[in-house]
Order: sequence, then structure tokens, then C-alpha cells
Amino acid sequence: MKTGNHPAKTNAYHHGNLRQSLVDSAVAILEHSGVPGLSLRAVAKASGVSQAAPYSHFSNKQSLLAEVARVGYVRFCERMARELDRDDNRLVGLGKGYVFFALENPALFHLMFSGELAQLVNVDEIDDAFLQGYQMLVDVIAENPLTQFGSDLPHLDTAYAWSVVHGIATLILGNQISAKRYNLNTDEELVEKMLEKYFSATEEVT
Amino acid sequence: MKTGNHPAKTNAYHHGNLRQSLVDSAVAILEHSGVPGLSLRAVAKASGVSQAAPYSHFSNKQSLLAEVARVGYVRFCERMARELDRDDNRLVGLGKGYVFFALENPALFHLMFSGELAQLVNVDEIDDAFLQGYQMLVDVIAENPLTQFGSDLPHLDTAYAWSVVHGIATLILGNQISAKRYNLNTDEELVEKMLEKYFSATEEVT
DNA sequence: TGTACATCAGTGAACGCGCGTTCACTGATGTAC
DNA sequence: TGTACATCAGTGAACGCGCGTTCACTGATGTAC
Repeated sequence: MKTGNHPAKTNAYHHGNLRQSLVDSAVAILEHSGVPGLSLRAVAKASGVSQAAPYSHFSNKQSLLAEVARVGYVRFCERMARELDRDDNRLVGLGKGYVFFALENPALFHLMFSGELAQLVNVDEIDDAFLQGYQMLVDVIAENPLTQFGSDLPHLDTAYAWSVVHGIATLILGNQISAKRYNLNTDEELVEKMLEKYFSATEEVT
Repeated sequence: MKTGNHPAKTNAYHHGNLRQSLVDSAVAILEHSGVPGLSLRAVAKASGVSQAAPYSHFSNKQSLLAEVARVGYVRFCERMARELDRDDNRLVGLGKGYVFFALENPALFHLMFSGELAQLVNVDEIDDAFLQGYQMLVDVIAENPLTQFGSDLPHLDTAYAWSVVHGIATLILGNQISAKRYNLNTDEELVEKMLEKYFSATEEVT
């Protein structure tokens, strides 16, 4: 269960890297059991410490959740950045990164975007991490001012492109659309097909 | 708290219409307190009966939730149908109905589409109610085979149009996009502006 | 190098709480006569 | 119209459980001398 980025002497009374381990455990439990299964006690147990140990690193459950969400946004940006330059069309690449992250981390994605956490926690660090992802989308949209979306209202185009990728991601996660339904092999294939078709129209049209 | 569709003699030992009242209470609690606040005990209390009373009408909590979701789909279809013929462009109208329902019933919408319920419950009635909504979308898309989305793959166009409206709805609910951010007065205005712009392109282009 | 000590991460028992569900029961209702 | 009775919707106490959080504590660690 230990990630062992630090020395982390095993079998020690002091864990050595408990804070990081708790966050990792929380993410793992979140993906395995969803929000209902994500209790502080389960997180502590998964990290091999007593139920009270997390309180040495987080003031309460919410602040652990806030850190989980922050880490989520960081990984989210990394995932998009990784896909961004693989594709000829950077907008398509960004979209793939967006949706692939959601498919790979469904519960984390949901925690980050559902707005439930935002009602409970208000941490500037989360806002920063979130805005970094938003800025990537804005920038890539701005690169293509002659997009098919209509360049007169670029802000609205950003919202639109965002809605498309977010909609695809959440509908696949909710099993409302799926590769199976469209006679494709994998959801990744479905995502690529949709994004390439609807986000590349510029080149065909102009 | 009683909806009183039936006689529902007040102050009676027997409630008279408890089943319906429980569903209504559940929806109300869901919107007020979210899924975490939706306990059977709270539902019973809101309907003015003892904590064990719901078991006369539902075998357990899940089957009450299933009925809540089913009612959600019915109202969802009604809401879309209501908006469908108001608009010149039926696709725009359908989209408005879709998103407006989400804005008016955020928690119910989330319960219906998150897929969490589907893992717990497997009731054909829910599938039927859901498919009815899906069919509306399919039909309206089919009405416009020359849509800007590209008519060669109508199934994919359906998924795309669905993704757009679903993405707009969930991003507004998660407060990621909002009227405020785009200098508009209400979220409804934002929705109309987006749908009219991106779902009406056919007429401008052709 | 060796010892005394302050620090504080982690322990384990305990708290009060709300939850889903069960159970024997009670009493309003509708029906048979 | 009046009475006896079966039905079953709703009661209220109780169950076992997992939860977040607290508290006095313990013991590994690093530092001062």
C-alpha cells in the first residue's frame, strides 16, 4: 500500500510518508468503492495505520477530500498534456486526453466535477489546479479562431467544446452511450471517432 | 406533505396514499439534501409516518430509489415534450427541455444519469422509462438528416447531440460554466444562446 | 560517542449518531352474515 | 341496520453496524550537551 517515494523504513512506528500514502489510498478506494465507500477509517486501514492517524495530517475528512480533488486536477492536466501533442489537431488531442482521463478515473473525475465537493470545501489550491485545466482548453480553442464553432463568440465556443467532451465523458461513464451500442470494440475508439469527426470539421469545410 | 391525489382522509391511522407520498417526499429530500441526505427514515418522517411504514410499500431502500428514478424519467420526457414544439427548430427545443429539466431537478437528474443506481438496481420499468427519452432524441435527430453534424452516421450524430446537451447541463450544474462567466443574466439564457447557435447551424450553412 | 530529553506521529479505546432493517404489536377498514 | 371478524397498513422499540471525531497515551526520532 505504501508508495515509498521517501525512505519509508518498513515496519516503523512512524510511517514516514503517511500523508502521501493516505491520498493515494483515498484515490484507490474512491475508484474501487465510490464516494459512499470512502470513509476516513477505510483510508487509514488501507494505509496500514490506526483510524485516528489521519488526523495528524488532515484536520478532518473534508480536507483530505480537498487534497484528493487537487491531486485529481493535477493528474487531469498531465493527462491532457500527454495527449495534446500526439494529435495533428490539438483540439482533438485535448479532447481525447479529457475523456480518457474520465474513463481511467471515473470516480475521481466525478468528484472533481460534480460540484458536491465545492459546496463543502473552499480551497484556493483547488481553484488554482482547476483553472490550470480550464486555461489549457481556452488556449487550444484560441489557437483555432476559425473553428467550425463560429469565431464571433470565442468564449461561448470554449464552453461549447468543453460541453462536448464533458458530455461524451459523462454519458460513457453512465453507460448511456457505449462502444457496444455503436458496434465498436472499445470506448476509446468511440471517443476518437466522435472527436475526429466533430472537432476536425474545420479542415473539411474551409 | 400529502399530495392528496386520492381521498386521503387526514389524521387517519392509515395514510391513504402513502406510496405516492413517499416518492414525492424522496424527490423533495433528494433535491434539498442530495443523495447523502436521502435516508429511508427521513423520507418516512417527511411523509409523517413511522420509520418502518415504508416497508409496507417498498421491500427496501433500493426499490424506493428505483421508483424515484422511474418517476424522474417520466417527468424528464414530459419536460422535453413540453419544450419540443415551442421552438421552430425541434432539435433546439428538445435540447432546451433536456437542459431545463436538469437545472430544475439537479439531484434527480444526477441520480438518473450517474449510473450509480444502475449498478444497484435492475428494473425493466426504469429501462423502459429511460428508453422513451432516448427515443425522443433519436426521432428528432432523424427528422433532420441533413443536420450539420454529418448525415453519414446518424447514430453517431445522436450520440453527439446528446453529449452536447448533457455536457451543457452537467457543467452548469457543477458550476463550471455559468451565466455569470459569460455576462448573461440567467443560466436559461446561456442555454438558449448556446443551443440556438450550435444546433441551428444547418439553416445558416445550407 | 553516549546520555537526557523534547517533539510529535501514530495508537487504541471510547463517544454519540444516524442508518437500514426486523419484529411483535395495534387499530382502522371493509366484508360477510 | 348491526355485529363479528379477517385483513393489513402503520407503530415503536430494538438490533447491529460503520461512521467522524476526541482523548490520554506511547514510543520512535532527532537534537543538545
